[in-house]
Amino acid sequence: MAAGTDKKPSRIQMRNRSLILDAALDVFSVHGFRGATLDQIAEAAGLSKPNILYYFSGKEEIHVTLLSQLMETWLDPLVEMDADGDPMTELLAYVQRKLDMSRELPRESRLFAGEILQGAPRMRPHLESDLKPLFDEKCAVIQRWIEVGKLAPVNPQHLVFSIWATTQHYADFAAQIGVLLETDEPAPMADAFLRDLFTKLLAPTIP
Amino acid sequence: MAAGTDKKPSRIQMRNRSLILDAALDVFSVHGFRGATLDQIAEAAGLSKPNILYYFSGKEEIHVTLLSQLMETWLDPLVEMDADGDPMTELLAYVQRKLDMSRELPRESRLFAGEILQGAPRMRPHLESDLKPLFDEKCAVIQRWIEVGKLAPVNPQHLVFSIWATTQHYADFAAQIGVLLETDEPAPMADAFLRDLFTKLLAPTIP
DNA sequence: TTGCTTTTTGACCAATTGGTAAAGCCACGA
DNA sequence: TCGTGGCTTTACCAATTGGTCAAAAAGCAA
Repeated sequence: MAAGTDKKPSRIQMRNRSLILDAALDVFSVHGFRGATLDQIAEAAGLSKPNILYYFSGKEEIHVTLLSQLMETWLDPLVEMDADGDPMTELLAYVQRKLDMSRELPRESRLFAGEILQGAPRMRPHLESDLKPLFDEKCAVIQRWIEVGKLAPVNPQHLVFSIWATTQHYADFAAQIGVLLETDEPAPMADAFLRDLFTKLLAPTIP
Repeated sequence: MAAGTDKKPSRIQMRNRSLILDAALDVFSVHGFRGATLDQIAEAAGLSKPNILYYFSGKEEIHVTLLSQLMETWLDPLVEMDADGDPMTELLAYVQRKLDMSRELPRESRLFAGEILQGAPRMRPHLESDLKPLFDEKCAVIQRWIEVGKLAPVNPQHLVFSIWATTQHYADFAAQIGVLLETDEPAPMADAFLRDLFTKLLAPTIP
């Protein structure tokens, strides 16, 4: 039986599929889709190339699977932002979660960045169907928070962009940061800086 | 005579080399080094592949040439930040220059981002010899501005990171932004937002 | 053990890749 | 007119690439 059919996957299938996906994440996140080779993935996974193709129909399916799985993880911190919570607390917690994710899942961050950098050829549908509605909803929430006077008036869309940019920067540009910072613990520094940055931006002036 | 020797380049050499570099920028900025092919570059340049290799010794030399040229352009806005100017004015002007560059040279921004994303395999020497000293010098300038009370106390290094992240984001993640913003003129919005962001961060509280 | 399915592999393939060699083209000065 | 030197192309190559196939090996239930 081919591994692609929709039977319940065996234990060995589970193990090998996740071995392959983990190896592919290593390779794709560094070289991008075109730059990655099945041989690299096979070697990183400790499996033969035909064996890889026994579990996935081709290079593209591996990449797409990876991106699909990533999308959930990636949106989760924003999903958790609670419209009924305290605005400033919620937004700062969101920043912190994104920052934590940059540190815990740098490969995923780079995979995502690389895909967007290339024009999102394989991810655009996901962006439109999953990210866009969530983005619009949360921007509306932020807008309401502003109108109620709980936040300083800022453009919600560009606020979210700036949160993404500043937090993901620590994963995506790690190579550059590694050259510029001799001290190898930018973690608490970055935390404090970004908290300060967004606190000052968002603190309402008239209480 | 081979085109690589150090004679003064002819008019046709100038033209073809810049044709090639422009085409290569198109291709490398989208696909990265490994994902780009000489055939793509050749077609984009309107030249034959062997003709490309008449002007450059190989794929790698094209890429390296591109990165070297980019480095100057890339550092320029930071070089212009004047230690003797008004701190807030200088920093906001730096942000604006970086933002302008994101809009005028998005391919270069993506080429740079892609190279860093891959661990800066070909650019690390440039980062260490060119960027690092400049970065340290300008961070020291900012630190002095803070100590004189002209700026609020923030970590200069992470301040610079946040400026890079927020400005380059508009070029590097343009595909994502294009999906999320139906209005296709984020330009003035982004300008105003970032000016607000960094003004609030940096305004000294005790005048 | 037997018999069946699932998993793995070695051999192979056509297409693409970066790169080369040599011959041809094209001014342009003598 | 003929060279001569820079420029361009045609033909080609070895290595790598994504992918196939049939057969072997490994599980595993009876």
